[in-house]
Amino acid sequence: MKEQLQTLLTQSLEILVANNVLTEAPANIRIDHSKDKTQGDFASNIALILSKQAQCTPRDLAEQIIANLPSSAEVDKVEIAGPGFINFFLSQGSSASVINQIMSQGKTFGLSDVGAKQRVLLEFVSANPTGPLHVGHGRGAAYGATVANLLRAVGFEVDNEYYVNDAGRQMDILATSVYLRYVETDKFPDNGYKGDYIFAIAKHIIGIEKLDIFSKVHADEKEGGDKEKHIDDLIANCKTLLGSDYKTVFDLAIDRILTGIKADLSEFGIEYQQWFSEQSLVDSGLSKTTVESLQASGHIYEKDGALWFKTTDFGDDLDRVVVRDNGLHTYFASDIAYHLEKFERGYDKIINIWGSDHHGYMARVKASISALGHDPDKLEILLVQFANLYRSGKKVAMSTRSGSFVTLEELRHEVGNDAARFFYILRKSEQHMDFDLDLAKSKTNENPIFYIQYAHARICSVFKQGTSDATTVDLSLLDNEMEAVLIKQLNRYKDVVQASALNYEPHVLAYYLRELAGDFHSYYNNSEFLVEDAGLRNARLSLISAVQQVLANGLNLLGVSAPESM
RNA sequence: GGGCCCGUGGCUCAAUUGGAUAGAGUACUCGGCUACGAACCGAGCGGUUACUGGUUCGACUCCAGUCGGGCCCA
Repeated sequence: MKEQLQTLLTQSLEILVANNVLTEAPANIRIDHSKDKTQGDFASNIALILSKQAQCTPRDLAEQIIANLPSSAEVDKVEIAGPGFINFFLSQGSSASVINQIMSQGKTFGLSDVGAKQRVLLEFVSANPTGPLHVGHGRGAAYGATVANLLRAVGFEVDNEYYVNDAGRQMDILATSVYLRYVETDKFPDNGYKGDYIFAIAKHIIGIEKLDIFSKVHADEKEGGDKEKHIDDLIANCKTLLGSDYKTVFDLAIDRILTGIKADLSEFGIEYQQWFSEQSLVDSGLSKTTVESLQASGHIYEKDGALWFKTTDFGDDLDRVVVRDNGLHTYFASDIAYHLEKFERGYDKIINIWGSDHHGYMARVKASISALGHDPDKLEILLVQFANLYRSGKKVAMSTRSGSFVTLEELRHEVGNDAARFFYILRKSEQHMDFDLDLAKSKTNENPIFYIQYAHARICSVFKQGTSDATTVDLSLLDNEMEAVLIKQLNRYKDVVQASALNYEPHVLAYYLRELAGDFHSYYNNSEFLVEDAGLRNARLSLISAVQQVLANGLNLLGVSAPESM
């Protein structure tokens, strides 16, 4: 419909150009859904935009545009309002035809192909496998999964990917922590992982010697020493004393944790196409060859025995180390190789969803992409702010290292997957968010997710009492004010999905569904559906059936169920 | 000290990306179940959009500065 109005306006503008009122007609004309029904169904600000060019007031120009507008059966009337907006009032039949579309398209209603099958690589969560996912990761998980759903809905081909940081020092700290819990010594490093899940993993170790790895180590922090040196010594001892058994412990630890993370995400309704291992970059030598190619192109210099990547040439504020003086590649070196690898896989668009604490990495990653001869604009980095958890009005503190945190699994079990998914995406991603556990848990009218699901369940309930018995339905009988509001909302859905997807803003869809559910509840309380008059009854049932379908489609995109009863 | 994000009714948040009278929920006050689910609906109350200037037909939105909060780096 928007396109038709654009065509009408373009034709009018071309006439005005021919009459020298305007010098040229713009290529794209914006049409918006009116926010208020007194302003019709659609509105255009075109007269305000072009008034300067036409050298007259916006209202005068709007009048000339309307005067030259070709007539259309779909449009009832056109009005000028406010400073010069042109409001279009559609005919009832034209608006209501969306109901037939919804009925015939069913689950596919709202899908579009603006993405033109472009391939997108979407990386999200990618939490270090040093412990179970906690509620902080949950926001990135829900957000990423929903963005993926939305992009697919508008015609992109999306691969979800999890980057597994399974190489490096943190993994050694994890393995050593697990081993110490297996040994059941009283001593435990300040910098070790202290969570209960470490004990659980240690229980699965069988037949490995229980050795004392505390000989000749630097003092720990609690003894007045350096906790970093202390744990590095423990790791070194652990490796030499255990020999090949070290790898057994190491692999067991990461395997248990990764398996847990995968199960957790899967239960949360999130599927990944790829799990990409950092270690594989080291094993394949890509991490090394990437640094070499940067070296060859003159972006690397040596200082204090380390190799530095001159990222400042590409807008970063400091140069970054890629190979330490001890010869080890930094995680940043792996990151460069990883992104190079991503680009070489031939995606049209690469999206990273990061926690806001990683914003400092943006410049250096983009720098490395430029240095390696790729277009940094092909990579979009979306930042998600942290979620603060509140219970009984008090903030819940969290830290992975200390082991005091609420896991995603606990949250899901406490509030349910639907409420968790919905709450996470209800706020704009760059907004700081307060996650109120008590509110998410409440099964009362305070909880917005139940409000939407209830609307769906109510409609299902109506259809248990009676169904439409007509082959053709006279939609022109839907002529009261509430019906007009609902029909208008249904007409918006497809555009809402598009805007929500293209701007990576799932909350836009969530708010729309809240509105649609609200309009339905008003309608429900105001009108009876199962009336005696068969024509009216069938028309109304068609309308609420269409609402039911759109609610289900929208909730599905958000990863939330649309229950038939609750 | 530098960088990124944020600041909207008492509280939690929207605002079609620069548009028309800044909207919802919650809280509070009233009213509505012998109709298909009251987990609902209707009405009222509540605002100098942190502050000050600038850009223009028009600013919560863009620019500059100030104040305040979060995070990263040093």
